Amino acid sequence: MAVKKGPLNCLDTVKPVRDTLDVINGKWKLPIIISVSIGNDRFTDIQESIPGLTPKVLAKELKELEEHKLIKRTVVGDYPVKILYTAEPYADTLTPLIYAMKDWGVNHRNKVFSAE
Amino acid sequence: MAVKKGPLNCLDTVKPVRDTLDVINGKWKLPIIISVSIGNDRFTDIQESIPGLTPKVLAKELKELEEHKLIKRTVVGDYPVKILYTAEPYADTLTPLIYAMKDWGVNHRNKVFSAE
DNA sequence: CCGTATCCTGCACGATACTG
DNA sequence: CAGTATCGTGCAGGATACGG
Repeated sequence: MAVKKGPLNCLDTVKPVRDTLDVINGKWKLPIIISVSIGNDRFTDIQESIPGLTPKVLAKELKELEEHKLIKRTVVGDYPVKILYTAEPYADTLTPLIYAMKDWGVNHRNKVFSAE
Repeated sequence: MAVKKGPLNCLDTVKPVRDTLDVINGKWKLPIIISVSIGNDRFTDIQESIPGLTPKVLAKELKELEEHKLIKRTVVGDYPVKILYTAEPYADTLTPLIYAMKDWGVNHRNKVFSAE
């Protein structure tokens, strides 16, 4: 009766992690959030700040980030109109995550580099 | 001359984040690491601990995690042989990342829940 | 128990061109 | 400048079944 049977339960951790992945999954969302958070507020600036990012993909990702209330799209001025993208306060809650990722990436690159 | 031109540079952060994403990207890798780290060391236990995970996908992900030195596959015993999956020490370096993700996921679920 | 073998589907991502 | 329009591809992921 004291013997464990079946798999250990890891859902307490796995489920919230999957919730997070559902929001920030993919190659581009975090980079875009980083770029906008740092101050790039124009479509073209965001695109050019991230190598390999095409307008079609950027447009799609921005829409999804808007839906998740992470990024805000604002139209300013009359003629000509300007479109501004800014980070919502909610995006700031991702900062610990982003820095954890950055740190791990830096360390990982060092490890891979020194290993070969 | 003091006026900034072009996009602000965010590559110092974006590049390491992308390096990290290259390793842990996808729906299953982090959940699998969590499950193994918690003590699930048998193929079937890992599979059953993560709802929706099929054997084919698990086998593929385990191979990739092995290549990245995050998880170790060990054959023990003679007859019958046992296969054990264990977390490498290197997988522990992902702990801050995993907890950042877990925390954000918990908070996000609360936010979404209270919003509707 | 630990996988492999097929088969299948969608979509994430990419290249390129074009428009108000 | 801020996108949309097309077209194309690969692969992550899924369903199901089977094998040592």
